[in-house]
Amino acid sequence: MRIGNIMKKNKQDFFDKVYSVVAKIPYGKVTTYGAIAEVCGIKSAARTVGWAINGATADLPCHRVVNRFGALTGKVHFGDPNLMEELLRAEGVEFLEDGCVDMKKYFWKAKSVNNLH
DNA sequence: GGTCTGACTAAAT
DNA sequence: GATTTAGCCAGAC
Repeated sequence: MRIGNIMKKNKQDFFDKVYSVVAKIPYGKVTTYGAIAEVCGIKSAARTVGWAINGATADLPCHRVVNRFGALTGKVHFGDPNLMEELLRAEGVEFLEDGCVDMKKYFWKAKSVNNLH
């Protein structure tokens, strides 16, 4: 039996997982699109993660999601280009000279969606 | 309803 | 080593 119904659900699950992971990013920490995608089961879907967050509710700390360099690529979507950085600074996140988050100190990697509290 | 685009990333050329 | 291609998903045109 080759099943054909299972696939359908995974897609929606991806978005759902993205929201779950982002919502659980610890205070003062940041993670990357790729990391989220990987936890959601599709490592290469980093792009889709960004898309998902784009349509996410304001409840999600999307300012804690940066690209793999720690650059605030999504800041333009916060209304004010400076808002994202200010939010992170307010949480104690430090920035490098390049304007990127200090990933060595503040990068947080989700283990798995199910294991998340 | 086919094509393009996007808050990305890695591999291939 | 810089540029291009490929992969992912959903929405806009």
